[in-house]
Amino acid sequence: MKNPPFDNRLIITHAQSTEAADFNLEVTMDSGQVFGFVKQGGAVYRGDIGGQNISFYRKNNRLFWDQCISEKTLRRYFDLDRDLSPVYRALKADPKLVAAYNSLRGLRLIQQDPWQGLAGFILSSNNNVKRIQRIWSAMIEYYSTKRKSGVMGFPSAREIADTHENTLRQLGLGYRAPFLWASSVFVANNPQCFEYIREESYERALEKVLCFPGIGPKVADCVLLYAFQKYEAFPVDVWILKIVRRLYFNNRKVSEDRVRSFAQARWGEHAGYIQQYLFHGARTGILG
DNA sequence: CCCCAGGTGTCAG
DNA sequence: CTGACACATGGG
Repeated sequence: MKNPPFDNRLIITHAQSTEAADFNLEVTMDSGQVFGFVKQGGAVYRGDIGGQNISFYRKNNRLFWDQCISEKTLRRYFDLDRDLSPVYRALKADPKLVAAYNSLRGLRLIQQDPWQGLAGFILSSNNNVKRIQRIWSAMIEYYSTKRKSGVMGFPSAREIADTHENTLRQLGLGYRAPFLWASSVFVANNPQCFEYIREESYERALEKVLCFPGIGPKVADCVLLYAFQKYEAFPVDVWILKIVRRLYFNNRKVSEDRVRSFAQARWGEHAGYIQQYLFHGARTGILG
């Protein structure tokens, strides 16, 4: 069992803090959105935001972190300035979802780095969160030691493109190695492609993301939701398929496409947020 | 040996 | 459009 690539320093020095009342950090970090954070002792998390190593925790309705990152960056990363009352209204209006509101209130969608989101969810296909996190850590460890700066952080598209596909296999990616490697080459050679995706509509952005190797409809929706803030996106994985079938289709057999259209018609621009509550609710058994 | 995990690519009807 | 199967790897 390998150690996490970050040290086990528990004390945050020169901590900054910001108001974070309607925010459940624990649930947000544990809801399968990001794979690069290590939970240290207590409720302190350590990882990488905006290319900076950072530790943070939440206490007394405030979010505390060490000195490397601006308040603005952090509030943006955790989507802290979003008014969640429309989402809450939708949850409370549906008897089948009230339990998710009661247990998960404060769960927010993280606005993660485009490349890291793309890479993370290529890794996620037919995989489990534990192993995704292990692969993520192994990649940080391997590529960081190759850096002259020695900074610990997830490799850029360029750094991966400059290595061989077999490097990724040795880090445990399995059959996803050629997918991630080819994607890294494309991103490294087309650094502007993320701007296009960000500025386009959900539908057009979806077409673009689907062109990446190893990215199908489900992963594409994850990328659009978590890395590009396309809140109509509604990723349908095995958990979502199961819970939506049970709650809204009387357990009838339904395709992923139908589930997605159903959700987008029902929740519109909040479908992505509702999906996160559904996903975590289904995984933890809160929704029955 | 089996099945499953935040699925995708491919090929057959 | 839907259905089957292979694909790496680790855990139960």
